[in-house]
Amino acid sequence: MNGKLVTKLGFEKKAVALALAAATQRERAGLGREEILNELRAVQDNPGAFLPGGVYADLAAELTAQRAKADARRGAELRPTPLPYRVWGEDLIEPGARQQMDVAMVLPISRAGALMPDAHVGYGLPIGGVLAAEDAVIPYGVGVDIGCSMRLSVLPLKPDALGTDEARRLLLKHTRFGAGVGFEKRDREDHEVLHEQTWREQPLLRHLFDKAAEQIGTSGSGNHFVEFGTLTLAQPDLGLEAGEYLAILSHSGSRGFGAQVANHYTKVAQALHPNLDAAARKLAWLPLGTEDGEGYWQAMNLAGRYALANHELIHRRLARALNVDPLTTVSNSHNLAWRQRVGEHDLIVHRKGATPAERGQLGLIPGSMADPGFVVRGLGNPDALASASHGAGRQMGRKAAANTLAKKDVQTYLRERGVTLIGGGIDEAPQAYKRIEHVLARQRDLVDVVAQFTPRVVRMDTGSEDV
DNA sequence: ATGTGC
Repeated sequence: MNGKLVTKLGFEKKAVALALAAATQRERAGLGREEILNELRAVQDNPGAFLPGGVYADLAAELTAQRAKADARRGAELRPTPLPYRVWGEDLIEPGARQQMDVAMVLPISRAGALMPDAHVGYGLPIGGVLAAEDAVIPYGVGVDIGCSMRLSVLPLKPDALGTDEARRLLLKHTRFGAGVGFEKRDREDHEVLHEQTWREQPLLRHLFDKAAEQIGTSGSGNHFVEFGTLTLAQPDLGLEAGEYLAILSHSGSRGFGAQVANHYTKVAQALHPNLDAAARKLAWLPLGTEDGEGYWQAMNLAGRYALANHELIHRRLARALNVDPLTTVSNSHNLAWRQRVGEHDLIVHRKGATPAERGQLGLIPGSMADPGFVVRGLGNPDALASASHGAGRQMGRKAAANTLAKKDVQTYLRERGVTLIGGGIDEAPQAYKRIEHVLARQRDLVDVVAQFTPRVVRMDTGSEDV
């Protein structure tokens, strides 16, 4: 046996030496050249069968590794040009967000996408980005705050039934804000999501359970809020008569638990695609049907349910303190991936800061700490992959807001609208956001407005610089 | 967004 014959069979690099070593052993065992070449061909055809042991085990391992690498390279090949996608409210969207969406649309797994009118630059996929992929899920297509969501409770009370001071007292007593913040042990509440079997099905989830149990019912930081306000229904809907109601609106996510799931699986995804072009590196994906892909899918959905449970506990505490049961509730996740029919295909639709808006589906689109939010009903527009904006969207980054906006102007803005703010930072100033009326006007073919929520007493985390 | 590390 010689190297030439082995190379001719198609072995490369380290596999040549390993094939020769194995062939030498077989010659010593008395096999002829043709028999050995046939054995080598068999290893080539199905290296997996030779992995468990024997003369060809090392060769089989090397071939398997070489093929995995080649697959990763092939899978990482980007399209020469982005797939086409529709943009809503192009005049409201900075070029950087378009560029990020263009990168998403050259991924080999991408099939369709859309950009919502509140879009702005994010990490990986832009905020306001919707991306449909085939048989794969992108951790940063969902984002760090997996399951970030909205919830509205409409209470059987007139708006003036709750005074400002009492509203402040209730928010201070029953909500918790801040990075790393949990509920004190004696105030911790239980929720069925904490009893799911899922927590025991992955070491990562087992590890994160205690943190999740400690933080359930809390709100975190950044743009998260809990507020009392007035829900105005111009006509009967949501099973309610037209009129004004006291209501609770919250924006919250999956806290430290979801963040750690996101960070863990992003690292896994990037390790799976070592040759992915630098521009697309943050959009590294996990193939579904693999242990990693299914692991993320399971953890992501648990984080989604956990985030909704956070809202439920927040609303339950406040409604109990007021001694009422909500007349109705509306909620939706806006950072998550769903299995969804897109044309002829079953795809994975990522919404990173986008409201699901299937025909008839209710959703919540907040404005800002001092601007109205809206209950909307989806129109199921297929070009938007049945989505809408998740809010007004930033028109200014956090640093830019802190550098250019004056506290005094934010205070004036709040006073003019009769909004009382607890916490809140200059980086969350209403002026740092696009005008919600403009954003809604750009998506009339995505959602109908059902009702308006006007904030009155708002609690947020204390920002970099308080208002 | 998180709460600590390229």
